[in-house]
Amino acid sequence: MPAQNSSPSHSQGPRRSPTSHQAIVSAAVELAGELPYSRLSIEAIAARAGVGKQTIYRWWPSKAAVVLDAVLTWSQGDDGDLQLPDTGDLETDLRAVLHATVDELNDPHYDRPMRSLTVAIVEDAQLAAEYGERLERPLHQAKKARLHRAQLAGELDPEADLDVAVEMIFGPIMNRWMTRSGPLTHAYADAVLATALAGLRRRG
Amino acid sequence: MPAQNSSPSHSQGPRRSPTSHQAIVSAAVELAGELPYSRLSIEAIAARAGVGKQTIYRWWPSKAAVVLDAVLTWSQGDDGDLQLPDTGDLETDLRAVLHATVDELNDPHYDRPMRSLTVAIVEDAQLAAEYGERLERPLHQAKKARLHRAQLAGELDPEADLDVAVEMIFGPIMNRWMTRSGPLTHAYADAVLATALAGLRRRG
Amino acid sequence: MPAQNSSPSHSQGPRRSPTSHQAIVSAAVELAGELPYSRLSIEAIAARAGVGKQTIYRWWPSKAAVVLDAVLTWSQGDDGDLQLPDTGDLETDLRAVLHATVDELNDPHYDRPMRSLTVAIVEDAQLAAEYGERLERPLHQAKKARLHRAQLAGELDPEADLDVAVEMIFGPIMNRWMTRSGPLTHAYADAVLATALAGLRRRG
Amino acid sequence: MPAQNSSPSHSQGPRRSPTSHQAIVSAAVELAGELPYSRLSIEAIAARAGVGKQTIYRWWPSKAAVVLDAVLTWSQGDDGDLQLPDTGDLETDLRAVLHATVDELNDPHYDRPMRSLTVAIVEDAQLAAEYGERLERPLHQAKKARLHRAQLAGELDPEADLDVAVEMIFGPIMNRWMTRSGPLTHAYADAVLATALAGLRRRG
DNA sequence: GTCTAACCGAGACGGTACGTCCAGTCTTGTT
DNA sequence: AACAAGACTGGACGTACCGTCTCGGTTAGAC
Repeated sequence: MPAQNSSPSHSQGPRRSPTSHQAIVSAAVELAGELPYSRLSIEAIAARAGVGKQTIYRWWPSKAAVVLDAVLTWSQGDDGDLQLPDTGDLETDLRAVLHATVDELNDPHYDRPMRSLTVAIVEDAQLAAEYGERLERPLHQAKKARLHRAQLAGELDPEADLDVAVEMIFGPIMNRWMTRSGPLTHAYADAVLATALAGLRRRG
Repeated sequence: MPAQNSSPSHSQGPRRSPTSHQAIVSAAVELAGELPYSRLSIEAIAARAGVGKQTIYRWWPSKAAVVLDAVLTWSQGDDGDLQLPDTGDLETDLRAVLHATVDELNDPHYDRPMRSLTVAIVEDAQLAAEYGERLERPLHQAKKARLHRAQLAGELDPEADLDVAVEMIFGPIMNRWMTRSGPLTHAYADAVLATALAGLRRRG
Repeated sequence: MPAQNSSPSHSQGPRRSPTSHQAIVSAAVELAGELPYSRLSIEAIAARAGVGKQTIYRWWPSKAAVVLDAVLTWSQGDDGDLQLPDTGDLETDLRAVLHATVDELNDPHYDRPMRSLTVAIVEDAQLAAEYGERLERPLHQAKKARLHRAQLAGELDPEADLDVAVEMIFGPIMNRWMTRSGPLTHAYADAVLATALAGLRRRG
Repeated sequence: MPAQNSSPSHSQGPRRSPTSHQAIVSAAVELAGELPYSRLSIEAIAARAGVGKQTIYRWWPSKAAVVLDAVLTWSQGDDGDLQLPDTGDLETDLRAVLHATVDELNDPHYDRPMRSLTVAIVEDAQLAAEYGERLERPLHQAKKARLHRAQLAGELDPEADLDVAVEMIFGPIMNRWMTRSGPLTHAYADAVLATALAGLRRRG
């Protein structure tokens, strides 16, 4: 008797093709840079990636999820970026970060895929949560950490809520970017930053 | 030459059916409250409105434009609202406005159509401009006017940029709503408002 | 007075495009002559016809139904053919018909579309009934009519069941064609005919 | 059809798993009894048999070939049946055979798999040849042998072509079964048989 | 008694086609 | 001329299978 059915299953899990995965993600970023989100199709991603549609549906639940992974993979360079500059002067450091952010948001190569992802996030709460955990939260923590150091250094009111503080600085800028309610300039960023810090600084 | 029979006074231009127009706009709001924007179809709007598809295409260039008109018409009550309360105490007045805003944004009857419109705006610069002129700017001006009175009354720094000021107060809240990056509570609104006003108040 | 708008609908029925209809039917016959039935796709028919797939699905319930209509339309010339030749000699007349039939069945231009239709009929009882009414029965009646004249003329046993008689003559040939159980020649047809008539003739 | 590499003498050839083979064939018959041929998939056969798809593709070139093997294996009882009854009276013996045939063809357990196989045969000349050799020819020979004995006994015209004779008797019935051009009854079989034998009997 | 090659189950892969939904255009007949 | 209705071409959806292709894991003979 072969006595072999002790192992209940072959249990080796799915074997995802890394080349296909990469091709899909790359194609998605490319296309997200060429088309608005609503005209970005899974069919086009599959065709561009040289992949069967089913390979996308097998691994991602929706177009939005593909775009999330695509943008995350694409901006992976940010992963090491989890440390904000710290020259000792908070406003200087934040100004540098904000200027870089504004420059990115004004660069179509960044703006277009990011805007696609944002459309998906505004529409889909599930995806927003996923995005929050995987990209937004680490960035938020890095910003908060910088503010925390400033707080310890006496640059900020010791009672300030730093989560709110981060949003005071970045929220108006992201909102202006999303809704295009005005030009997104360094000067605007500086004004936002100055006002926010004025409100956050140690009070006599 | 057809002699330009769109002659001024007596001409009637296109004879748009007011009942059809109203039915379309109502159906669009209803459906925007039931479905995410991406699954909202012109076909469904036409069917719900009891209208031929062509009647929609005749008067609106895109689904986004219908939704814009629909949401605008639906929230027309706000039109009289162009005056913010003025009790003499800016923070009290703004707190009331922010609480009302937060409550609306947390109400699915308001959130869902508005979110559909926002998706359309994030994706479509043309529509964003249209939206900016027709809804956002008047609201912005009303808010700015209240801040201006406060500035004149010495509650705010006379040098403060009031456009930035409005965005400091409302931007973080709208951003949190859109991206669902955190709970949208009265307390959060109060914290944003307090911080912003602290940064905007007369110094020295 | 509007009188009569009590009519619940405009009730004018569907307005099928005759050019699309014709193009679909033609493309189907063409493709049925190029591909085996199982590889004949609605997609290919639509593409060849320059038509949206939906236009096919709107008017036909299945690929089989398209093929039936296509073959019927294509062989419409047979419609006037409902009269078999009558020289007074039954065997001569039937031999001519059988030879023509055998020649057709051996002609790929006829064989291939007809075989596709036959595959559909063998598989689908519903379609078989449709086919029976629209093509087989008229042909059967024409053959039976010729046999009936022969019976009246004393060439056949007055008690012979003519429905069976028709099938005795054509059944073996059609069966051999379908199953390719042997070569389909004039000689074979003659042998079948001779045997059948020997069994059907007036017995002495 | 086994690929049967006729490798040199001592070779042992492929080591086909008999349990898998049997499971595939059984699953194919089962499914052929539940689904029309066009909706019978290799994937479903593999799943039902608890077998990898490759195991099917390794040993059979097509779905049609699996079905052929499946039906042949399933109806293997017929293999010993290669002797028709011989009571000395041809018509009695054939009537028994025809009634049994008609009963089988009217039994869904037999009709459905057989019809699937027939669909495959009508479409695929290669398979028809295979079927002809492995199932039809032995049956045909058995029928012909019985007719030959009748011919020797003087029941049939000594000049009758017995291949044609077999087809005269069985062709109309098979044709009616395939095309469902009429009810398949004992009475119909009797009428066909009587007419055919009338045409085949010793003349003069 | 290992070695090793073929077979096995499983199932991912690039594809084709399915049958459906909807976009945006066009046509018909009614108001 | 705008309207309700709805057919039209066409693009994309998400699913089912195709036939091919690895994966590990058995399972024989061959060594």
